[in-house]
Amino acid sequence: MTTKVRVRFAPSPTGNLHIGGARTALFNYLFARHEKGNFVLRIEDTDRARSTKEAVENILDSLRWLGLDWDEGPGKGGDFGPYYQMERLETYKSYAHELLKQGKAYFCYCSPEELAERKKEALQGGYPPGYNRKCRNLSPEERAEKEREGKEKVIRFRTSDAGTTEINDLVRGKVQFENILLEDFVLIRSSGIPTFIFANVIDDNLMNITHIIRGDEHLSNTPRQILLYQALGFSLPSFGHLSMILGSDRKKLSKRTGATSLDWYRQKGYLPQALVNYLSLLGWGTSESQELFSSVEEIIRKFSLEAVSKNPAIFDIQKLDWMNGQYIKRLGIEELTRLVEPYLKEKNLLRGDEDKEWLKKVVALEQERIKTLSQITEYADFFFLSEITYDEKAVRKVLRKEGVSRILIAYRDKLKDLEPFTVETVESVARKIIADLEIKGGALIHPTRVALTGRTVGPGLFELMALLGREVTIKRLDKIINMLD
RNA sequence: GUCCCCAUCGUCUAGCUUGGUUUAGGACUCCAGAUUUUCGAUCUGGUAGCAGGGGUUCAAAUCCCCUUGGGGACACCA
Repeated sequence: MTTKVRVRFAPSPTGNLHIGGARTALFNYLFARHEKGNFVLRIEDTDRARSTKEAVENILDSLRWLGLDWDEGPGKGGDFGPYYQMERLETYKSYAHELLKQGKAYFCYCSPEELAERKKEALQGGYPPGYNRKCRNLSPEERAEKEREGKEKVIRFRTSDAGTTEINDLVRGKVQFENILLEDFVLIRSSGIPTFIFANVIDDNLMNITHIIRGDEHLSNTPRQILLYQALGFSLPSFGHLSMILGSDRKKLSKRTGATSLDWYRQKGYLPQALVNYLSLLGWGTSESQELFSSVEEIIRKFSLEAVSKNPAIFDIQKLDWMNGQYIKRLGIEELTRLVEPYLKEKNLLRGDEDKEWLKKVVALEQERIKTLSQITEYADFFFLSEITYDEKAVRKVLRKEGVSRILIAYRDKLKDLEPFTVETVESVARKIIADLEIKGGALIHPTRVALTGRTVGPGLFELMALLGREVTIKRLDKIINMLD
């Protein structure tokens, strides 16, 4: 019998959830669900200077939006809580004192200023900048002296000079580190709050985490943590380090090279399903290079850590756009309409008393055109505005041409008493005029579109006219006809 | 500077584990054509890649080494 898989996502609430964090969370989630295990959420809020309540809320909210529901953690509870590290301080302390007692850790009285100074000198002198173990072998007298002076102290781990530490990484394979390169790192700060490297190990052990799936930036922390597992007598979990997501400049994703915050994508109107689909393909793929999945369930079914690739991936928003467009097309018109409404309201395009059926038809006309939900406001604004704006170039090239006025007048006159006013009837009237005047279809269609929408691009003219209705259609045609006189 | 990781079209990737079945496959983007009343969508086609150099082997994108390039880590941040 095998033990149940337990994985965790352990964000530090120092900012909103970003793309990289979301990808890490997603892979943990996919792995947990695939293995029928548990997905734990733990908040690592030990950085008191930068952690905020807002960031916690943002992270929880973003994960929910993506549909990455956790089995244990904030808002959920669980048998291994608390799930905020600041509520677990006593636990860390007792383990630290245990290490102290066993001589595997020691008090260090060096001040941050001294340390910084020494590091500067080291760098200038060209030798390793790590901690020089000054307090490692303080005599009881020396220690008593420092204590009397009331010096602040941290607890440091006593690293070994000998041997190598080997990681058998789930995605990278064997990785080795020389122990001598590891400095005596801090376990407990002078404030009594543990550092990430320590709290992380304690919690993962206490929470029975079986697989640690995290970003590549933690690979070099792993040997230190393995040493801790050994010192504490904990059994080792499996590690899997995911390659990073880079910006188009091949550097760590930053605001300069693209949006990093999940909020941005949410506001733009990317669908969570599309984002999940896209993110899952950043560093993972099926042997068929499948692009689109029918559901998260399908991704879960096909997901495996063995298929996770080692090389970093560059975030390509163009592909995301395409994918989001695909997901928008899959949506039922009822749901798309519901999703798009907030965007229209925000731009004051929608008052709220519009006919629901009419609105759905408007949305349907734009469904295959929009790549993000927010684009509805740029593409369909003329349906809602009482005064539309005209694209200058369109007016110049399409409207201000010989004979346009005559054609528009002819069309308007036929439309005035047309009954009923439908896609079919407005088109057949148009076709008749085109035949009578012996002109090309475009000669009527293009100027009419500019007159009605202010633009040269948009949905099919007759569909759009039927939705605009006779009154608005005639009004807008009149306006242009008068202008052309 | 030290340590670690990575390396197939511009991008995401399949192929690499178990060398020959590969004229290196798919997708996004881009270009062309078809369709259409425009844009889009759709369909068809196209451009474009094994970083370089050494080995090993009858045979290397696939195995080994070096170089180069990129990334990450070296905090009382995570």
